[in-house]
Amino acid sequence: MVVDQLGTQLRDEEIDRLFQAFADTTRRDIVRRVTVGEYSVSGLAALYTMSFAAVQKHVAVLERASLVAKEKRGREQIVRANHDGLQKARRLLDEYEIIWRQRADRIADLLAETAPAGPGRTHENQQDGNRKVEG
Amino acid sequence: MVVDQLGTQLRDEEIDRLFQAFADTTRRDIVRRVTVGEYSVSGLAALYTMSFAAVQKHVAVLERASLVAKEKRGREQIVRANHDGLQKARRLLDEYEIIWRQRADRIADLLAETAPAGPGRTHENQQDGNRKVEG
DNA sequence: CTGATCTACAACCATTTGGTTGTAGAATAG
DNA sequence: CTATTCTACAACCAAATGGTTGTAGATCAG
Repeated sequence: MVVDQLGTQLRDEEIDRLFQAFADTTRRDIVRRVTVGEYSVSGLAALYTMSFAAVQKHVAVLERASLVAKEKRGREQIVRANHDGLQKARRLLDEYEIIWRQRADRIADLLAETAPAGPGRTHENQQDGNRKVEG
Repeated sequence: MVVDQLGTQLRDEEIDRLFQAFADTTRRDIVRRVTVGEYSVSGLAALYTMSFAAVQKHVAVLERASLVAKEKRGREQIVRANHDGLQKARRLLDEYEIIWRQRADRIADLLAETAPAGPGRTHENQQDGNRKVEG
């Protein structure tokens, strides 16, 4: 997205990882579990029909997305929720919501104008001349 | 996922698709674009370095996730934002936020108690005997 | 010490994803 | 009518995902 100069790059990948992590029912369930209670990796694995290694991988995905952190305790690894990731995702969706509302306001403004001879269509085509693209 | 009985099934897949759709920078950019302005598929494709077909696929992913809808106009296909999907995603993350806050409250309550001889650790292990999983 | 448990990680496999090119149909422009 | 534009879709490919089994190192129980 627009990678205008710098800085967005890493953040984009970070956001990709965040939403990717949420895009799996098992992982969402794990996040919910470890938010409420305390679970070791094997404690989590016992909850699902899949193998221990599979759950281990899911936890790893959540960890890379900063949604979860592991803490060693004896021979166990305790998985705990990391609220930062969740907040980031929420804030991002909130931004989209804000953009949406701004757009609604703009349209309301247009409709509220004294009908300046123009056609009814919103008429905001592309041809925006934005610098760059990249995703 | 555990698919306890019924009902959650479709919703889970729907949510999977939602977050999956957001887990790509180009797609997030498309959502932002079509929220603000009006774009045909080729109008969008012109913004990115990838091929037309690639952008077409991204739009299709967003469409399956109910984040976007296409409307035929002459030989063009106008892509417009569908706010419902965005709202669903937001509401879901809000639920997680609520769970998190409830947990924080619970812990605050525990700390506020008159120190009932228990150890300092929160001590909420699994062994919860929770009925099923999905909620 | 011995055995059981918890974890990490490698290797493998099937499917999905994100991209490409190419072909073909519909609508518009001249 | 012909040429161009916009779209749809198939076929293909490399890489990532989500799962498996197997092996091996740490830690705890007896």
